[in-house]
Amino acid sequence: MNIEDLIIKGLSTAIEQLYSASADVEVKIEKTKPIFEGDYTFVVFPLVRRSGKSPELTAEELGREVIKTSPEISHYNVIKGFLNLSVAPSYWAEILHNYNAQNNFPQKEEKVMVEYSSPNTNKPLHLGHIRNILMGYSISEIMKAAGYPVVKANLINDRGVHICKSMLAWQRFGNGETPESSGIKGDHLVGKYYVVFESKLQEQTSDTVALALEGNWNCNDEIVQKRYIDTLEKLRSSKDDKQSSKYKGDIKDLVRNQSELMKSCQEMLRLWEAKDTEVLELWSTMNSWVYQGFNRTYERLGVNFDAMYYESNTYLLGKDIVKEGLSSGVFFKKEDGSVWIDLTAEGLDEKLVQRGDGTSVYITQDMGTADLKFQDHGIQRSVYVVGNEQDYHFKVLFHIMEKLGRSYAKGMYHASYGMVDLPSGKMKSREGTVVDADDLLQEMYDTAKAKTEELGKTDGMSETELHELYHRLSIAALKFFILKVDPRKRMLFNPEESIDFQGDTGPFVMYTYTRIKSILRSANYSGESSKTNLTLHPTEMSCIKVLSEFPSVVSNAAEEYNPAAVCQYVLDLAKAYNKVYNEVSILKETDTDLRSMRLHLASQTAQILQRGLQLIGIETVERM
RNA sequence: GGUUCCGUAGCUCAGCUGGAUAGAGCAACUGCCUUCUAAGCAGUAGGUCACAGGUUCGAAUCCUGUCGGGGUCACCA
Repeated sequence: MNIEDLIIKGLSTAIEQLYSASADVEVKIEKTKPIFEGDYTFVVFPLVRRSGKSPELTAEELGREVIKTSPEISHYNVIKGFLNLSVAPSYWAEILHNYNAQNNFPQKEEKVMVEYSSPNTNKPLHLGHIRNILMGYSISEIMKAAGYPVVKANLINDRGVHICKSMLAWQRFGNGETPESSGIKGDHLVGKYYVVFESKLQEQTSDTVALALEGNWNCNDEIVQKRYIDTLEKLRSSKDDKQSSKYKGDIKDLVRNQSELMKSCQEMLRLWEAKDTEVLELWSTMNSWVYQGFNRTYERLGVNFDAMYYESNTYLLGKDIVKEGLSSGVFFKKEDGSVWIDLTAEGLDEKLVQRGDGTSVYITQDMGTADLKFQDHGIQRSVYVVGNEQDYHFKVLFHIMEKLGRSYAKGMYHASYGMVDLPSGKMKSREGTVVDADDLLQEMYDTAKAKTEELGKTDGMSETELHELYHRLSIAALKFFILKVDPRKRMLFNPEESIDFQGDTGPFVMYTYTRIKSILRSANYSGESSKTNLTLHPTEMSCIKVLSEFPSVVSNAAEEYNPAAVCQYVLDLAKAYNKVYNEVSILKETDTDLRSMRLHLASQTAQILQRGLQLIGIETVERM
């Protein structure tokens, strides 16, 4: 039993004894604030009604009692209604003595899938993807540490009009360029042709769009023409900027969709769906370039996957579920043949689940893929790491699966996270303000190299060792910077200012680790444990306290899908140990018992730092 | 407009299942390397927790409203 539970138990017993108020008061303790004396605090206000005495008296009485029943508490003090309890110094020594940093959680039955990354194959990865990837990987590692069997999954969007855009542009303007011939990383090469497509389209249509916005456009297609006129009217009568820019966008799309380029693109998609050999061949060639590129980025980021899903395989799924839902009455059909679900009772709207022409929409696939995932891997829980722009979509999806009676529906969870903003606002690919993942990684690497050389502590390290060091430092700085902020919140990233290597950063935690390792090497430490009847320095006691919190931090982080909690913890531990480092010496200690106790503390701390960092995807180094 | 998330130090962020005098880091200033790695430690300065009400012994935290910002409300994905 850990120290907090012990204290709670002691308090409960004491409360029972004094006031026979057993179950109706929940006994909660919290960490005592540093400005007051003590380790844990019990707030007695809720108890005052039972005791019939003033808060001070109640706290006093309870303090006296608890000290009798709980040997691990040595003394207490009362300030107003706060009972501050101090853990006996000898007890900290005992906790350290029994501490095992390699203890694991018992393996759980419930199998979990974490889906993350899920890129489109028409563009290289950018900073927004990085937040997703880092979160998904870290959540997976945290859940594993908490005892869950985890399947890391990547659902790749490898089909659709947007993919055909790159293909068509390459076909027409590529002159057979390949990653090999150009030396351009595959995903970037494909991304280049996506941009080519967009600019050619812009070229071909800008005049017509301008005319159309003035009301001077005639389309041969009657239906399109009608929609154009309708939208034009709405545009003219719209009152605010937001609305009118939406209608302007609609008109632009109408015009663009009639362009030769877009029509060819649609045609290419039709051929793809009809399994045209030539198109399929181009498609698989260009996708393979993208995967080569993505894999290099994934590898550099140190992430991986256990299961790959491709939308080219899953995009037709879900139609059976639509039928099923229709016959069970969960869905209903409108006159035009489109299929809907009514979620107004849940406070949502009616939602389309299949188009009038019988083709799928996004959510149709998602329903099918949900079934597939559960069938494939026998999972009980499915976590989707997807940005908060899709909050509504997942709310709907989960309601649907629930209504369809899927047993796994309650195990579906959307790990939603905020967008990454630049000082100028949102990243926009149109305006070229996206921060490219590979560029960013390279900049981080260069910064890590420069900082390390500036400090000049790497004498005797080989080229490969140095490279590995710069790599790990850069990844640590980036991961920590991104993961330490609460996932729900949007975060600001300033590419002008390089990410810090000092203060609350990944390298700082790594540094604490390497200093410990340096001591352990000098002392030839070989794992001896510590005795219990020793006088600990106050900094050592606080460090042990932090160590004792590791298991609850991991299980909370897993429960909340929150890597930031681990970042915060690992910082606390590093800070706590740095204080020890500054206050007490190990190598100069002549008392052998004290020396081994300190070595044991150092070693346990290093191991927990390493494990904690590993949960956020950061690898330690022995020297830096 | 409906709905949803957010607003804490100059900047980036903790704290939010209600508890004491709201914490870190960066930036600024001051100390500490003949002493286990100074990517460190100690200290100074910096706040009407957006605003207004309410619930409570007690509110940054819960409720309501206002203001400000983002998302979303597609037969797009």
